[in-house]
Amino acid sequence: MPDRFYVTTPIYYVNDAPHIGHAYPTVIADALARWHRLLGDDTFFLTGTDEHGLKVAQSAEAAGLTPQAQADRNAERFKATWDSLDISYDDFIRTTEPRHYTAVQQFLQRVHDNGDIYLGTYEGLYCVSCEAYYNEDDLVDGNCPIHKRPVDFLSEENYFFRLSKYQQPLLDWYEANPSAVIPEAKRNEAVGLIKQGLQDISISRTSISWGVPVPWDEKHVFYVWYDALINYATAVGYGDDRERFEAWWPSVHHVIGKDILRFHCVYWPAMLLAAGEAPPKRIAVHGFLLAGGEKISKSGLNATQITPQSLVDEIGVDAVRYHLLRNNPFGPDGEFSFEGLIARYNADLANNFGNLASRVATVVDKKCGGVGPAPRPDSPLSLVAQGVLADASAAWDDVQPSAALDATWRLIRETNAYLEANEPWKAEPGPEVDAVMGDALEALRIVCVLASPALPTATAEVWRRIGLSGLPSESALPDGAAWGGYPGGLPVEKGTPLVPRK
RNA sequence: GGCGGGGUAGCUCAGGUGGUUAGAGCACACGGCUCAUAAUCGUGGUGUCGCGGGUUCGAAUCCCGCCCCCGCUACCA
Repeated sequence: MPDRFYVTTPIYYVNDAPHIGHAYPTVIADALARWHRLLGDDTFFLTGTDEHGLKVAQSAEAAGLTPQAQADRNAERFKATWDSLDISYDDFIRTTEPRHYTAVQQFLQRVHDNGDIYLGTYEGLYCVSCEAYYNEDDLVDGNCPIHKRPVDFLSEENYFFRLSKYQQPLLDWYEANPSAVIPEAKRNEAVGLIKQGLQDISISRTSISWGVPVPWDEKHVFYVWYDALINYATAVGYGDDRERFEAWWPSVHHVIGKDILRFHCVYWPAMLLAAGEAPPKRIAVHGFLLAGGEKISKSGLNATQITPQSLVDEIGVDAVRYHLLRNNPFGPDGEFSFEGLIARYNADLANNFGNLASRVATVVDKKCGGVGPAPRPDSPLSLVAQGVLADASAAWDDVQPSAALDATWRLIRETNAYLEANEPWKAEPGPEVDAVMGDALEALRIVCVLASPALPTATAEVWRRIGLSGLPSESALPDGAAWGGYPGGLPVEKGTPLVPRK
């Protein structure tokens, strides 16, 4: 019985245009999904868009569109961006879909039935122009920070979720599941939030209508965040197909940014407990990509103008994916720059990976008649490959793609050094040269398998050029990366440089 | 203010249950090779391991104090 691996990205707010900050967790989740498919796990990969809420309604109005029409348009933009990045999602959920209304209503009805939702009063300082509440701290000279005009003290009838009741259960859950939230620094942050004391939270609004209606009181719609979180349950059949839901839940791995840590690491597990479901298996929290020290986001004059698609057009899908995965450790904030992208592309992809493929193909052509020989079982590279597989596996398991790729590239470097040490281009054709080149081809084959989650296109091409059929992604780990898989006797094609230097 | 994370080679970072000359990749310099995409291979660091004390035969690694950066959170017990 294979393991199940259900991985999610955040659902992106349709108000935004897709930028690098969206591509980052999406590529990571995609690579994780691809890695787990290699492992033979039953894998389900979800992404999507968050389409409710005041901001969507407002910007739609400003654009002269209905909220739904605007959401339709922007959801397509996300899909197009993900297509250009080879994102292998299994489902793209949109929170305006009927299946999601069903799931949200059932989920929250369940929480309501359990007595954890009650009617209360939300009071606050309200700006009519913004149609939003502010804290006193947010005000500038007592005025709305955006419109610079006085705010009104307003009270609104809201439904509240009894979050306070889950303080101890959450702490117990964190205690029992020490690696539920990774990296550890983020887990500490979540535990810290809980220990500071949890207050009940408002989960409905009557002042807007662009949302999921509260089933027991149609004057209200659910506040956008609580509807959004439930998407992860919707997509695997919550409220529709209990059997399917139970097949995937709770084997769910959320990949999120630190800005939504509170929602995912505090509110969401509590809501699940309140609904009688298990909290997520794992929540992996990454930092921000920064451009010149500033967060990459929709607003602001920074690398945002460089859209993921324009980068793909400029340098290729594999290069963008590789850079996002490899350049920064998962967890802390990291810098993103075009210069860094080019530098890494040249160093790792062109000079090492691409060039290794080229030199191997040429020597096989010249010294082995263009037919790839089999590796020898006792090659020194065999031990390297074994260590690399172990290290890469552990790193993917810890959601550390940069470490996983660093380990994988060790095999490339060692293979280059192995060729230098043996200088097959100087030797006469014969068993000795065949052995060396067989080893190099086998190393290349293993690299293709291990790097395929990051570089689906380039690894498939090398795979084909060294005469293998199918795709590297169709391998099954760990056997697929065990030494000796290259059969020998296959035609090896030279081809033009696969990853030309920039 | 509280909590958490961090301050290690020019850059990005590993290490950190104390123990031979502190590591990797990139960048840089020199040398080799010329199969390969001026790629590759080898060699090269007098780095105050943030600062000051302390424990120890011995500390980047443990303890105390301090400084700086980042995040969360609070303005109150």
